[in-house]
Amino acid sequence: MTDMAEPAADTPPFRYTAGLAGEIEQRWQDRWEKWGTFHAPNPVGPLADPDHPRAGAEKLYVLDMFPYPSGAGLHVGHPLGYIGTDSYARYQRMAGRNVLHAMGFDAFGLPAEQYAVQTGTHPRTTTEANIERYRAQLRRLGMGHDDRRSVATIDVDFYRWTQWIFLQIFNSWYDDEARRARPISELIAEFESGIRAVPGGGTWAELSGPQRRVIVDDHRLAYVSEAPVNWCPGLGTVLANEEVTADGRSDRGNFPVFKRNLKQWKMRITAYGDRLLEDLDRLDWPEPIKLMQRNWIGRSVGAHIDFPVVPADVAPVRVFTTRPDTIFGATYVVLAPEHELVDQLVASAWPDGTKDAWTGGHANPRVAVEAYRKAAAAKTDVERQADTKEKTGVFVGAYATNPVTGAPIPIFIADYVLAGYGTGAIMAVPGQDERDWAFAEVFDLPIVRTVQPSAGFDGKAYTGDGPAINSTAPDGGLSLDGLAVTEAKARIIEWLETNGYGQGAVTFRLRDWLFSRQRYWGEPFPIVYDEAGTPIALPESMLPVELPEVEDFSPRTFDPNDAASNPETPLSRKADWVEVELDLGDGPKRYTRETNVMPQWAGSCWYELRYLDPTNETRFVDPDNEAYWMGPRGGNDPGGTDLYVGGAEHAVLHLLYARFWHKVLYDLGHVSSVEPFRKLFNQGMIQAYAYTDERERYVEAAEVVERDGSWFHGDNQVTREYGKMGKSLRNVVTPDDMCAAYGADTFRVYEMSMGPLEVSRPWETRAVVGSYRFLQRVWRALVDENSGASRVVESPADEPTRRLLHKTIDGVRADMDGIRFNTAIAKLIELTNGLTRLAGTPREVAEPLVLMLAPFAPHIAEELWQRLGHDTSLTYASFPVADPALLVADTVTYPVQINGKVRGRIEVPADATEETVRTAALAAIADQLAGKEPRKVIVVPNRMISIVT
RNA sequence: GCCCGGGUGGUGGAAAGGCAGACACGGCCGCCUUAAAAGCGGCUGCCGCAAGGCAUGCGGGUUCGACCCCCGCCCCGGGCACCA
Repeated sequence: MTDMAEPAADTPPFRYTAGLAGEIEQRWQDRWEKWGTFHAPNPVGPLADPDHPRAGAEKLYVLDMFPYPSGAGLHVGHPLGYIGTDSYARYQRMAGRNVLHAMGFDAFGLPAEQYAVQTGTHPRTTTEANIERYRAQLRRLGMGHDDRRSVATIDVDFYRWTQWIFLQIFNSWYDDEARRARPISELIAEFESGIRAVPGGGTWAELSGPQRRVIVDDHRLAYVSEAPVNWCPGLGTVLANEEVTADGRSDRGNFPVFKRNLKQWKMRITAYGDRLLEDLDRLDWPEPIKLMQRNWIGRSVGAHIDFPVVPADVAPVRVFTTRPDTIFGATYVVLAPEHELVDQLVASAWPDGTKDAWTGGHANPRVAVEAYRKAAAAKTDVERQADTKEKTGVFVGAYATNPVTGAPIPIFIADYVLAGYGTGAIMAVPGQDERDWAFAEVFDLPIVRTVQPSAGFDGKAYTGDGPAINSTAPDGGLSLDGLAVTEAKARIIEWLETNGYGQGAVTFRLRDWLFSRQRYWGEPFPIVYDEAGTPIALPESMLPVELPEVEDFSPRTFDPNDAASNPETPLSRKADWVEVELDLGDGPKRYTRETNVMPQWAGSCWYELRYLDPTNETRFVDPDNEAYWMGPRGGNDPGGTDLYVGGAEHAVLHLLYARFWHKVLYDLGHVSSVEPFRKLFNQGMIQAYAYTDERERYVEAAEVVERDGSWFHGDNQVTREYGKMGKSLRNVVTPDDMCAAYGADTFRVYEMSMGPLEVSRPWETRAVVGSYRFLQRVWRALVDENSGASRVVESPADEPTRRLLHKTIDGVRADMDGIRFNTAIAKLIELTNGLTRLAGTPREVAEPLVLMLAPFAPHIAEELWQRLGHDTSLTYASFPVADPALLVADTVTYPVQINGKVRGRIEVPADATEETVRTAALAAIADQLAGKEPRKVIVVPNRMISIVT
């Protein structure tokens, strides 16, 4: 980087250079810190401050998605959103709001742990060092954060409340009638009093303690269950789905991953499916993100239908379908290979009528089912998905009865039916379902159309609407024929309910949330097990459960192909921690601690609440502080942060988990807001070019030059690719580089002026100089570069300059409110460019310009503000307001179009009548009409004149 | 395959249905300088000497007027993917 702005010896002594910028920036960052400039007053508690200039003002909570402090530090892409929120927050402070803007760290997580395993350095050491580095980098950028509110999820004072919230969730259940979570004690009270029927019948008093415990645990919102998870023996841990690659191996280490049933903690997020879906309508979020959440939740309306099976001692097969109207066309039933009824249903010999294709070539159904299950289990998820077109399955040798036709229909198992969705069983209707059609063709099963297809569906399933056909029961008691799909659905559900064959039902694609990890660097669970293995919640008084020190941070690893191995968590080896004697109210007893830790998402589920009251030792957040900063504003407003800015990569997981926790806290009365994030904004990504040489090695991107449309590294031509910034791609540019070369203000202005905040764009270092020149022009407009004297004059501005100023103020305000920072900066540049030809800059322009610049370039603005004679920070100075009288011009210039092309223009007084404008326009283009009479003349007031010939 | 979001100069991007290309980078010319850099000023969509013509992915349509609205394609980016 040889073109960095090194001031030459003959640079004017008072020019705004990177060196001067650095001095100014350091000075103001120190002052802001000393003065506590960005401290936002709370209504109550230690952060209350009645004397603050914004105490009692209208509040605004501006939030960033907090970062994971990685060892690599920040590159220029990371702060884009942070600069955006900081600019917005600074603007809103000047516009009179009490703005809360803070930054924390999502600091538990795998990279620090893996580094610890490799080097023996404690994850806390690494993580804290990284946090310090991030803090220094953010400070260097001039972030106006309230540093008293900075939290990290690894702080014991933070995670004790993460554990506390876990206990709230563990100790509650979802009341489907009330549609909200309630304390588990209320459930027990209802069972005791008989208000609520005890599952399985009988009375509560008749049940033993362990029996009661099973029923209660079945209701908890946090529960332990045996569930299929991604088990990676090579790493010794279970993995989240997103940590598994497309070919079924671990993202880190490339080890095989197996689906295993393991005892894990889960959270009953599915109970909130409906509310998570409905409340999206109350949020000011980008539609694509809402859509992704809707798809993820995947609500399907249909029916549960019970198909009696021929071995009458076996329970009926319950299926879920969205098309109960097509039941007359259900010619077979399919269960997921893992379905629990399969073992009971499977026959010992092939019954009469078994077609060859159904047996898979096996001698009897037991062998066939066994073989098919084995084959299905050996397939990775990806393999299962890869051959979605080739349908496989096997007949179990048993039949079900179609409840409406009374006909026996064969029961199959097939991997196109998923165990985890609906009931894990379907009624197959090949006439109206493409997958069932494909399966029916392979297995030679009957196809009955029950909806009249429109043209073009010969040889294909028809999934559209139309009148029902072939849908009359043999006894004539039920007929759907002629009904449209919607009516047919209603009619059949009524029939099913009347006759005891099923009922209307809603199913979600959303699954309960796997909440435990076999890792060290996470929040310990506040849970112990008694000698019976029952999980017991620790009382609040025993929080926090501190993460113990261990010698070995790594989970036990195994032969990568040893699918039968079992996880051994790092904490489980800490015997003197695991084994514990506690008095939980019934005398001292021995217990065993939970040795899993929480997933990295836990802390990010509620951190925005802790910013509100970071030092509170008695509550996770004081209700008055929460209500002030996040409470609903009436109407349909769900409350939450006023603005949440972050990347779209968190569209589903983080945002859904956080909404879920928040709703539980709301139900239990701990917060007044229904949603955590009222308005969401996805900033774009800063991407970069990377270059590879002929051997496909990356070369230093900064050294590549373009010649005649090709790129060269030295004399070698290289290939350009476009994507992320990364160390291995040798294309990283850091904010530190930019601050050294131009100063933080230039960097901030550049990032905000590159384009709309929500759009991804390529980084281009050589373009940064444009923002630098802009700030230099602003500086030069107010300060003489040679003498350092002020160039501000007290005489009034000339009329055009004054009008330009007020037009700028008006436009900039609108742009700031609309988060259109790029066009706001363009307007400020135009105003500045309009000042350069003046002999001196009038104060009436200089002051508003400096104030409008302050959100983007706060340091230079503070410095100039001080030079303008002010002795306090401009943080709480009023943002300029345009004079409406100066926004209307005296005259208007109209373009005159003939047949859609501009052929002339006229200038008329702003208050001219339409008739005057018309006459003037016709006069102006009379020669071009060549005497022809225009057919039509359209005058658009203040816009243009359109003439049609 | 399905569902979103996009395609505007050499580049990033501006344009309540109303003068397409604001602002910036780059490029060209000039000033300053012994010189270079920095800085400053001018020009810069394409074709054309010019008059003028052509231009917002492609093809239609609505409109006095379309980057913007409608229909059909093409391409790029993202999400989901046997969810019954």
